Amino acid sequence: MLAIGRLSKDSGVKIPTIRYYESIGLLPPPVRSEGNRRMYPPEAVRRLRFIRHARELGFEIDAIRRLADLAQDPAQPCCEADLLARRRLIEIEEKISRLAAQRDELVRMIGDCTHGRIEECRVIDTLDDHAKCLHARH
Amino acid sequence: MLAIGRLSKDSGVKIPTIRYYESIGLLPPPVRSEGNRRMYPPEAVRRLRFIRHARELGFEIDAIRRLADLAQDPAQPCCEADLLARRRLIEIEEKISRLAAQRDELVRMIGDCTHGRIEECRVIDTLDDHAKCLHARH
DNA sequence: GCTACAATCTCCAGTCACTGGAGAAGCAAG
DNA sequence: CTTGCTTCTCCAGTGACTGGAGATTGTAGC
Repeated sequence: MLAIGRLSKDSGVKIPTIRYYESIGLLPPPVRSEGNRRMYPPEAVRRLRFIRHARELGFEIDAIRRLADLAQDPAQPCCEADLLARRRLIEIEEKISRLAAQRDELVRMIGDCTHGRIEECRVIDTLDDHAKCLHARH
Repeated sequence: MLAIGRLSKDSGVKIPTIRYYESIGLLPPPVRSEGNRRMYPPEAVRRLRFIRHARELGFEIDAIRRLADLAQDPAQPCCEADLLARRRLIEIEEKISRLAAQRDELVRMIGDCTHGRIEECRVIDTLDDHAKCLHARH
């Protein structure tokens, strides 16, 4: 049985975050010691690492809840996990293309900047008039 | 003088958002009509469009506050605006590379997936064991 | 046993940039 | 004068934490 500090170190998840995950039902409430401290079984480390890894890939808590449930049940078909992953992938690709459009626009603004006064500043000027900007998705 | 609904339509910023911008001091409080309605001068449209455009490029409110102040004062040097834009550009590039790493990882997970049972699911399996994943920044 | 000090507890407020609902009041047209 | 639209203020919720206050509990050394 591990105390929360130990679990935190072993899993790489901060203590308040572990308590938060418990409060939203993502991590099952552990047993308590006599003095009311949370005492975790060793499997908790794995569960938390799973969660952390999924968070690092940008999955939302709800998706992770599903993914973690599926991981518990090895006989289930894997199509739902697959779907969740594909959905996340699409999200990522949309985000990247939005960011790429922003980047292109900023590069153009900065590149054009004459480093003089505001009145001739391309950065301010472009912000001021959307028409002066590539109508890219941003 | 424009009522808030008109300003909202002309600027493309929602009514509650306009009120929010006023509450945080990003948009100066307009005069009020006898019946306590906000009445905006025509310049408000431009200011709000400026803000909206900057938000679309992902600038934070604090940065926009500075940018909008600079735009008011055309005699100022443009280096600060330039710096703010460069900073945002760096942020974007970091975000893109983080997302690209996530994307690569997900593509690998999904591609490997045999579409069978969870026990052999590469998606779940990879989440379960970080060591099985490219140690890319994600 | 006593004293530090570390670890943990609960509760609550704050982050960021909105968003939307409730309930009241004002305003224009028919 | 009524109907319906717009606007008003206030407040709570979003997602996923994060951190502080103040109280307890546990542990190590003396």
